Amino acid sequence: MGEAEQLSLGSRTALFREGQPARHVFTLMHGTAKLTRLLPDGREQVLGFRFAGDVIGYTGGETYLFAAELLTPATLCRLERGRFDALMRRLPALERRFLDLCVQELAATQDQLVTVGRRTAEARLAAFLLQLAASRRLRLETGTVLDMPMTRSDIADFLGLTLETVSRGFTAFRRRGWVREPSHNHVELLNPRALTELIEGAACD
Amino acid sequence: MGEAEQLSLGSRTALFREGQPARHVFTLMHGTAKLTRLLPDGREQVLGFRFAGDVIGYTGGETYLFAAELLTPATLCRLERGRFDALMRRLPALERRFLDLCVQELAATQDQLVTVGRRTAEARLAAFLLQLAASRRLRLETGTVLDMPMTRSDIADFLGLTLETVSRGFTAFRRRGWVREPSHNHVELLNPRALTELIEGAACD
DNA sequence: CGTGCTATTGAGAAAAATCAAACGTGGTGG
DNA sequence: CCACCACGTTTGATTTTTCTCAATAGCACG
Repeated sequence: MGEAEQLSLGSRTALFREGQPARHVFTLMHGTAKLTRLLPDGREQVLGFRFAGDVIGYTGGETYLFAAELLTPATLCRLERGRFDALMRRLPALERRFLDLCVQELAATQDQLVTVGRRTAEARLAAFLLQLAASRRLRLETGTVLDMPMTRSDIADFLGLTLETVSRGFTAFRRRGWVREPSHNHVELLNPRALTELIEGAACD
Repeated sequence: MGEAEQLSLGSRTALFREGQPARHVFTLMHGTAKLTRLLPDGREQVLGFRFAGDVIGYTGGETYLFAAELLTPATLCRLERGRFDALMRRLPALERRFLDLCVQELAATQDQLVTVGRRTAEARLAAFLLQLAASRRLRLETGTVLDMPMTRSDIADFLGLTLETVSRGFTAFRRRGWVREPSHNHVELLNPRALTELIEGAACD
């Protein structure tokens, strides 16, 4: 794909906003982004986070259905929508791949719906941390300490909570020795098992 | 598509369960179904409702990622997975159509995430009722009275609430004259505008 | 005409939000 | 280089929302 430009952008840059004409499809080469829906009163719902290797901004229609914002400095490939569509028409395998990708994203969003709709604050946070760990494993990154570039507020907007509740959750996990924060923007899961049990077994034991 | 069988099934029949091998793809010809994820403790999250014309049970992988259950007696077309895949391979247009469909479902699930994650109980209920009305409009059905075959408990499991909270919501809407329930399993939206405002403008006015 | 299910209503408890204050930390400019 | 400032975070007290538990009422079906 020699047709794509390469970009390097700073932290907190907006890739695009909800409702804008969908002019580009991006691939995140390095860095982290969040996808969000804005509410009329200014609050936002984070739909998900995206990491190195993820494709961002594919839409069936003419406009983006959500906003994308970088959480870290990042490098991306940017492909014009027209070229993307042409590529798609030319290569049925690509279309196939995007269908699979879309099914996967749908499943992930359904997971998130379960988490937000039916779990307690601490269980939501546990699910988020385990998700982070799993997505990192998928990217074959080594080491036990996770990058966590999102703020408490980002996490809260992802989990349908307030930032205070998220903060209290981290404090609780730290006190129980389930989690360690060796430095700003880094977490280590010391007891993933306990986090899993918090999610599955509703009660204590 | 002469390859599909036609089925007539009774209310509350399970089409398939979460985790089962995905042997069929269904098209709902008449009736209503709910798609659900089961939680370890027996509670469930409703992922969505499906109506006449909707395709149910397409999965990328080998197993269903959620369960599907009829809420009413229904007639369906059932196509074997192998035949479905063959059809897909033969007809690129079909693949294209399923990609669009998947993108749409993704957007709908993201909407639902916003509703469950960031709205009050009454706003969630309002969003649900307006969604019902919109989906009915898409199906070009006439009349102002909506079929609502789902129980309070189904609605609660969709909105991340309890059935009592849903019931109180209906009572409140009825008292305000926003909604009427002419008979069991039917609703009429007397003031859709008020419902919209409840969702958008957080406050009273 | 019961009987079982769904829905409503109420009272009290629990979870999370809100409001408020203080803390730490990294970055900036003097 | 240090002090200060802005921002994210933590923590606490209180309020609000929603859940839970419980009892009653309404309906459809047999």
